[in-house]
Amino acid sequence: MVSLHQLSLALYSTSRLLIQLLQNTLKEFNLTYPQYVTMTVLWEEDSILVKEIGERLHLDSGTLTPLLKKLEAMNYVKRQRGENDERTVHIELTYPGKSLQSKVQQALLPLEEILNEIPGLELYDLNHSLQNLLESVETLKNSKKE
Amino acid sequence: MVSLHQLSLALYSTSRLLIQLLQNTLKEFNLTYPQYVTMTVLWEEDSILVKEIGERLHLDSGTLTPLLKKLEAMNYVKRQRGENDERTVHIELTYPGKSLQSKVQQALLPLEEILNEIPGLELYDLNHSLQNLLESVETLKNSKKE
DNA sequence: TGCAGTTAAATTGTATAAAACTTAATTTAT
DNA sequence: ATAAATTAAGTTTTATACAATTTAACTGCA
Repeated sequence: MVSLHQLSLALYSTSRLLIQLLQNTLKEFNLTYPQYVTMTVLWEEDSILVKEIGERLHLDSGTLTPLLKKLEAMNYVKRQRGENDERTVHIELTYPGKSLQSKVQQALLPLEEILNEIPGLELYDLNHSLQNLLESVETLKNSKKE
Repeated sequence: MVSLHQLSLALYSTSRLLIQLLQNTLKEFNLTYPQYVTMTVLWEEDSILVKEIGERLHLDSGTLTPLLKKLEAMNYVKRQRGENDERTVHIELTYPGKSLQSKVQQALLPLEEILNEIPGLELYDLNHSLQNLLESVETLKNSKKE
């Protein structure tokens, strides 16, 4: 029997510790974890709206706005208000922002390998379970809104 | 194949969303999630040190000190400096702090049930994998310290 | 058409949490 | 007995999360 409390604490702790581990590496580039994941979204698809980044990461604009301004200050992204729709802000990678990708990936490689060698850990299943739970929680949250 | 990036994002997102869901309920009691887990530790074992709470939750004193002061201000806990060892602070539940337990558990029950009914989600396995990953990450972190 | 109400997107302000650093007390080794 | 190392908690600074606000765009209806 697994309680909500046990599960949430396991998620919370594991998430935080893994992120701390990643941040050890990321700090070479002056990136926090949320900043890094934001960059990964842009590396996958450049020039998207704040809202779209938020959807993919489940972060709201109140978190993203200051984060993106920070990335802009570091000259990794450019923020540009939409021409047709003045409410929106398009985020584009700068050249330094683009070339950061391979450097960061390179730096994370050792960790990547260690992770894959954890005995008895079925990463694929774990990832799958997390996605399943994530979707369920999302659905729950949305249903409560109405 | 699961990348470090995928896994960490799944953990980060799921953790955050589940906690948001919990906080919907917890806010009735004016508790944030970290405050709530701290209380759960005390409900399991009353009168322990800040350091011990930190070990169980993987939180450091920088997070716990202000949090515990908040709980003290709400009259849920009492903080008392150790007599033998002046460096330590013992945390004890107050009567309101103790009686909060059943109320909070009651309020979380509906969520608890919903969670257990998510189809295809093997909570037991998920929890087990998370514990395994958590331990590995912990070991890794400690090995890097030296 | 045009305007009132509604929805959408981002921002700002405030509170909370986390990381890095500091201070103080205790322990250990010599 | 004392200096060095360790341990515990607290402080400071930065980042993130959340709520409330602002501005823009859309919708429907007179």
